[in-house]
Amino acid sequence: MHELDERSVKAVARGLSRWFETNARDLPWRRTRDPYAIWVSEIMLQQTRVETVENYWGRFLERFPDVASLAAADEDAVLNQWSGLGYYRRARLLHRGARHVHAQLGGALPETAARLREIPGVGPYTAGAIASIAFDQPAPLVDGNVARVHSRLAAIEEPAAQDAKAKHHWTFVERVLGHGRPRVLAQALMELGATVCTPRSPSCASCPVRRQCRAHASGRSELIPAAKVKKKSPEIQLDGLALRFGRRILIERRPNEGLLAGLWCLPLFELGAGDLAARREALAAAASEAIGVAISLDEQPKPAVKHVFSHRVWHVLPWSGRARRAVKIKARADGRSFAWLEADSEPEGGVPTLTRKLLRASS
DNA sequence: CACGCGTGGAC
DNA sequence: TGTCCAAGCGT
Repeated sequence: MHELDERSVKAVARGLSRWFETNARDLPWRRTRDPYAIWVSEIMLQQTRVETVENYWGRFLERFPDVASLAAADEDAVLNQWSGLGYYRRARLLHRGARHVHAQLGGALPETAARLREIPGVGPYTAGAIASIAFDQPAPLVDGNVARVHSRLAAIEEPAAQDAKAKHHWTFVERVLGHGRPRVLAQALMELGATVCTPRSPSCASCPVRRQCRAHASGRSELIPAAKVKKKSPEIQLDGLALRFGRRILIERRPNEGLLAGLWCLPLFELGAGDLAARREALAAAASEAIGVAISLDEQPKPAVKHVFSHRVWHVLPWSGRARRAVKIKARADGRSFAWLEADSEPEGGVPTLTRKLLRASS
């Protein structure tokens, strides 16, 4: 493997620019040049599909239209807007980032990748993305799309060298950005990866840079990048409790660390996988102890809810029960706490999809 | 540096 | 069905 020569890089840049003019998708965040709005889009787009982000970006900006409003917001309000989007740490870091920009930088995003990199939640990719897209700076950026596009163009076969962190991708992008408008070229590289140079079944016949592509020349486009070794997610059995008192239902704020950190869920218990009668008895005891109130449980749970995370699978049995009296709510040191949720109302903080599934299953 | 961290869509 | 993943970051 050796790098593309300067003539090829220039041809790639020209081909991408021309192609992007007529083939760019009309995405909402491409209609603004507000660096804050672009920043929000880049955080939302991390590991998340465009179609999903389209459902969140506009509402988020209506609720938090600028750095000042986001910086002034409660973290719970931010998590509430993020509910269902996943990878909730992004929301916390974005919030912290807004406070950083507001307090340290007078509310204006810096224009260089190095300074952007100092903002919480802004890593090497996002710094390059904001600098190039919002400020038209020749700052390189490499995401999964760009790494794949370059790996195919240069016929990079070594798996480690295909990774987005590999230095040669960044060098390549820097060279490309030198041959036109960084704002256009940066987006064009990613757009090509997202719509033409796709992981599976790339549309090489309609690729604007196929004449510069070594993988295409050797018929190896579908073999690059190499398949990753995935390891199996552990699966665990949990018991979830929909505890009601009158028209209210008890929700629990999860610990500050780990999966669904700080989000509102139904109380969950890991009691092993015994038979139903044993689990019912164990749950009644564990829940009474944890919540501090006597509980009467239904005889049977609802059908198990399966929830697949990025790296594990939960099977949750939704039990319904009634509290004999209203429990006193108090926060614990690890951030956990309980709250009574009125029927048909929403928690004020973050609500993961699992919570909605369990509420639906146990209603 | 390998891992933890959500979700829903495509095939 | 399961499998793979999508514009990464922080630790």
